[in-house]
Amino acid sequence: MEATTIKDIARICGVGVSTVSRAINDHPDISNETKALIMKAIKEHNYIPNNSARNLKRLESNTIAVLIKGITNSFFNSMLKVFENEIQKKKYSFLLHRVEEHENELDVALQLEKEKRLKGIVFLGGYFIHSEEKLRQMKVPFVLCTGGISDKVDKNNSSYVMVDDLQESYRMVDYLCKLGHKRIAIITAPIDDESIGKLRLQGYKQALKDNNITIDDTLIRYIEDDNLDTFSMKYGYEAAKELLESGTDFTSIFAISDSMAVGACKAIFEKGKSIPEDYSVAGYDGMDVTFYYQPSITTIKQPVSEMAEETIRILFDLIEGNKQGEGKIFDAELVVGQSTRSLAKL
Amino acid sequence: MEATTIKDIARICGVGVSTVSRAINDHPDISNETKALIMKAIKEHNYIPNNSARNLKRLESNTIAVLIKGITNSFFNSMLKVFENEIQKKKYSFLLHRVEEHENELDVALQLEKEKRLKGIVFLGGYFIHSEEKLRQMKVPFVLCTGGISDKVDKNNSSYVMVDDLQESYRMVDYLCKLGHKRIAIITAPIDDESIGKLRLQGYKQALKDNNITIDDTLIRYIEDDNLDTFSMKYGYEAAKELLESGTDFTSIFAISDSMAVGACKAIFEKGKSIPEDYSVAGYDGMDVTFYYQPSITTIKQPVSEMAEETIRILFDLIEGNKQGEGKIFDAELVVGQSTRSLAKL
DNA sequence: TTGTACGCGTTATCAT
DNA sequence: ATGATAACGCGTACAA
Repeated sequence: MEATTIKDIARICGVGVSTVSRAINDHPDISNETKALIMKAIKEHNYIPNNSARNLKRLESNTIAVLIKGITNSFFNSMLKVFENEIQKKKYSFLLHRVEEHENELDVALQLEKEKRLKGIVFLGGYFIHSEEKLRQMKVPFVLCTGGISDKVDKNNSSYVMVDDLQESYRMVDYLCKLGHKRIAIITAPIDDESIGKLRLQGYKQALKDNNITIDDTLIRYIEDDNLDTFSMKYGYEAAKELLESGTDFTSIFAISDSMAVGACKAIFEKGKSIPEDYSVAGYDGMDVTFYYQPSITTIKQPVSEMAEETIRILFDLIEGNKQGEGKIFDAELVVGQSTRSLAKL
Repeated sequence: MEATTIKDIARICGVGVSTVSRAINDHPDISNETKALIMKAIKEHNYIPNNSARNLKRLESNTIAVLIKGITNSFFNSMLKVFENEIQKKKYSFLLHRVEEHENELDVALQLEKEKRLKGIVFLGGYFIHSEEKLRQMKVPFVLCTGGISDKVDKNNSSYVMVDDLQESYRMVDYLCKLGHKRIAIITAPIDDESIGKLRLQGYKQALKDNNITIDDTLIRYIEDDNLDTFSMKYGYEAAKELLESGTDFTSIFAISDSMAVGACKAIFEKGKSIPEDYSVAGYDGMDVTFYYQPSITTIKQPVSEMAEETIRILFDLIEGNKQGEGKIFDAELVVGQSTRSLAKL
């Protein structure tokens, strides 16, 4: 049995297709009776309009797409809620689309823009490294939200909302230095990472330099294993284990994500050591788990909701033509937990 | 400037549209020269085929959609990876679509089926409660994966992969009983939950009964607060805090999700109590955090990868017409962590 | 090997 | 208020 179309409904009701269309789309110029008749037939025959045809015909749709790169982490989840609410408030509809790791988010966006007649796009996560020329193809407003942006991107011409990963990483490492730590290990992304991993590592190095501490490569730990998710607990666990067993000396670990920090803590506990007595541990992101872990973990907390709200605000400014493009860098907050201590106190 | 279409490319290259179409879709009957010429023009003019038009015209597409209900949790993430790989192996493409909490997943599926000419659907999470009649509208094969299924659903006619939440919950509570616990609290979903929350609560009650322990309502804890995600750490934390401050006596807590268990642990630690010395804590799901938490948390570990693989296997059996429909219930594994202890040992 | 013409299901325009 | 009809952009049967 073929799928029922608008024509079938029209034939069944003895009306024209345009009348059916009017009924479906709540157009004003249609009598209540015929509308009721049509809606009844639609229910009875389980008619579902074909979205592809609608999108093709419609000149525009009030849809905002959020493209999310990589695996959804709980970090993004809170943002998504804000997006959903804000977009709904504006009477727009919300389309979430996941971009695979190997896909080019810009190509996906370009394609979706045509397919769904998007009004705006939010790029969530990922590392933005596209050329000006390709960026210009985007005909609808878009905002980059969290995640690194390559220097190649003209920041004057695109809108973005983010924290300064280098600076915030610096803030944390500097804090550890000020606590008296001199041998600070970092658990970071594999060496070929060009994204936030690189920035956070740079912040680490800069902070050490500014505190007159020589950078020791044996304290910079990463794992080359494609099977391991870089920002996962397991990654942090394995890296910390290697670190502990390497024999190199250190008093604290800075993991560039909270999950990694959790894994690192476990590795320390398994060696029969204590936190923060034997080792201080710090994370990055400000996820829930840092609060609920025992001990709670010192971290860099990104103002997630505010960033999401600002992203939508900027996007709608762009859509409504009020502004030219705007970048906003949020300050993160260093939340001190029980996982770090001052060496001076001993 | 208007978006470039296939006609533009045809005109530019001085060929017919069908030739361009052939170039795009890798059809065999086209000379390499013209194809190269066309592809060059496509690059130069940034032509992107309109997917809506393609979907409309195409009679079929080799696409499998995974509909995921509610907020993505890390539980689903591991499954998604398996889905992605397996689907790719079969040379199908993979479409992830998130279903809002208030949406009807079946309606979404029906719509998507038309729009994208799907070959198969996986429903991930949520609670399946649809009538036979509505289910019959689904013209493509589908498999229900994890999450409760209402008794209303004819299990002989649909395919599903899941664990028996009631039985697994029973397993955990029975284990606690066998450890000598008699005052076992449960942190569960709000009372109106009709899904897994209900099943796990039933398992709890049944296990107590079978161990000749009277059910005490003061030990059944949930929080009525729409702002709190039911399965979150914060929910577990708040519930455990209320429990601890209620003055009711108990020796262990069973939280119906691992995240809740983590929150409960924190509440206990904040009262200056120890785990498992003062209280035993158990979770459910088998998420990473149970291993990395300190102490590691006893939990019910669902065989996530196996379930995902089986889901895809069944789906393709259905697609290829080999089978009629198949249900599979997986056994979960009780993973003993450091968070529970035998009372006898004291 | 290539081009022409039609139709996919819908909405918008223009009649009536 | 309603109906006929022309697009929307693409794929494909058919003709050349």
